[in-house]
Amino acid sequence: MDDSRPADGPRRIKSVQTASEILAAIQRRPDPTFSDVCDELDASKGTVHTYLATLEEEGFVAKVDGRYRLGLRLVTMGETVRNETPLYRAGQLEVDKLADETSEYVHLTVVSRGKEVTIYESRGDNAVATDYHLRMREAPQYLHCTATGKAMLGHFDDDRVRDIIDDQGLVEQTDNTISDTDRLFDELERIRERGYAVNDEEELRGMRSIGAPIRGVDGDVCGAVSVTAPTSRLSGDRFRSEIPELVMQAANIIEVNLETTTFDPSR
Amino acid sequence: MDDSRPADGPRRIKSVQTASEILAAIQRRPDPTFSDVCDELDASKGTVHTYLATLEEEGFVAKVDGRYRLGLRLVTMGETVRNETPLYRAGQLEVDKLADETSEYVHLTVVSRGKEVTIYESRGDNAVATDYHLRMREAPQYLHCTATGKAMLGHFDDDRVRDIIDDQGLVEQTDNTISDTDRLFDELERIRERGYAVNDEEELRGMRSIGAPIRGVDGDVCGAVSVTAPTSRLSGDRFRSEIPELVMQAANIIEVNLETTTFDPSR
DNA sequence: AATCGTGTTTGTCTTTCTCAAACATTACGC
DNA sequence: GCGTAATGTTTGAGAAAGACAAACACGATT
Repeated sequence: MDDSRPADGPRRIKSVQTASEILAAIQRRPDPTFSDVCDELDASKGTVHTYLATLEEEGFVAKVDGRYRLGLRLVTMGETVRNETPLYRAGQLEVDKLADETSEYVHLTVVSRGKEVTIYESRGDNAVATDYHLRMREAPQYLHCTATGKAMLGHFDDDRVRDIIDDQGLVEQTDNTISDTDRLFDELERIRERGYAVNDEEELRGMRSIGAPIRGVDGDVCGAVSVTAPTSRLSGDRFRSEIPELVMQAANIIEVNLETTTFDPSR
Repeated sequence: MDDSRPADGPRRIKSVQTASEILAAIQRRPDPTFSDVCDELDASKGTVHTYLATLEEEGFVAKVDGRYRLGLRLVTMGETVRNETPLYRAGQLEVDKLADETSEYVHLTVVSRGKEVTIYESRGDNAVATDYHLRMREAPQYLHCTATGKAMLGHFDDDRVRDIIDDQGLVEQTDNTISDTDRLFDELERIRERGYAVNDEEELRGMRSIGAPIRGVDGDVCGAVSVTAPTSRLSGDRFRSEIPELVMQAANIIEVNLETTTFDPSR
């Protein structure tokens, strides 16, 4: 009856959770004013004020003429994360090369907490949907409707896939999105067989992608690479063999780089 | 006598400061274990543990086989910061173009809290010192010894420059670094006159750069762009006119983009 | 088998958050 | 130009949460 007790679980720092919510609120809103931020949180004005002052002092938030933004410290820290991801160092050049060869968008992604994050992107000369891709990188994306995501899911154990589906659901981003668990498992089977994944307007209408998984030194999938293009430019042979071939080659080369590159623990 | 009182100033959330310190500690150390993190903080093990668990849950920290890293949420948030910096959207293509034309490293930077942060970097085909530039982007850099930094300082008022010098000092990164206030002011005068700044091995031995300021719609400097190359490739006419010309052109075009592009507040 | 190192959990005291309300400051209407 | 509203900032004091230390678990190492 009395549910207002300590409610024991593992302990957390509530203030850190609150700060995290505030950052999320600022990220969500375009250019929030102080009261905009207050509206999104349920905490008193005074409290929010103290948090914002602290976050600003620490560089996580910046105030530009009366409005709040995320601070540049997030840029430098994000850079550190990328640089310390072996996949980034192993794959960057290859991704650039692939973008050059195809003239389209190329993405290098990793999985984190049931979604995927783009660790590096290269824009070929003809790449389209710049704005979409810009925004897309601001948040982790679903795995079930992208070529990279499906390529990676295809090489996880079924249990892990099931957990992800349970957590994230199979949100229909377009009419083509696979939103049925059984159909998704069939699709993953096919992906394993042929070695690459196809996203046929499942994420965004009018856009197709081809993605291939990248296995790390331990043999587990540690990321994926993909080429994305408008359907009109990604059809026929190019869709069925040329681009898949190039993507798988790139994935393969990145795997080799991963195995042969030493990532110095030196300062 | 009793100095251990509240010591009033503006209020801050201590837990957020602590969390920030923990993130800084993880960023500093290569791949810290739990006790590595404890060593860098003065807080009890139990406390640090609760913080790390919270930060991990929020995605700011990730635990990879027993060692801590900064989490991928920092990547997505950093991406948001870049995308919401008008200079990035206005300058990205131009920076790529300049890297193509020169085949060297090109940087687009902004000032924040007395230092500069690289908001975008493009690597030309011959660009050298990749590792240095990778690491450099992980932390804000001094303004007094880079071409971009000096280009921007040249267009701040003297008071602002003096404040920055007081805060940051004129650290000697190489033998060529300008570490004397008067000499720096003379240099800034020259920079204003000719419209671009030169970094002649002042940041890193063997490397020169040419940087030009970028003025925003309000007329104030909002960033800078630079080309960086080994001294052997950046001398003679190329150093004295060709590259400066290209850099100033790029800066100019970015300024025009800034004025003409509308940054939609739409979702 | 015992000790040491590393990481996790818990009881308790203390600090610090948080709220609400009062206080500034700027914008707005008339 | 004055009053009113809206927005942001500071403060006092109760309530909640953080911090420490010590105990606990688990492996590795001798």
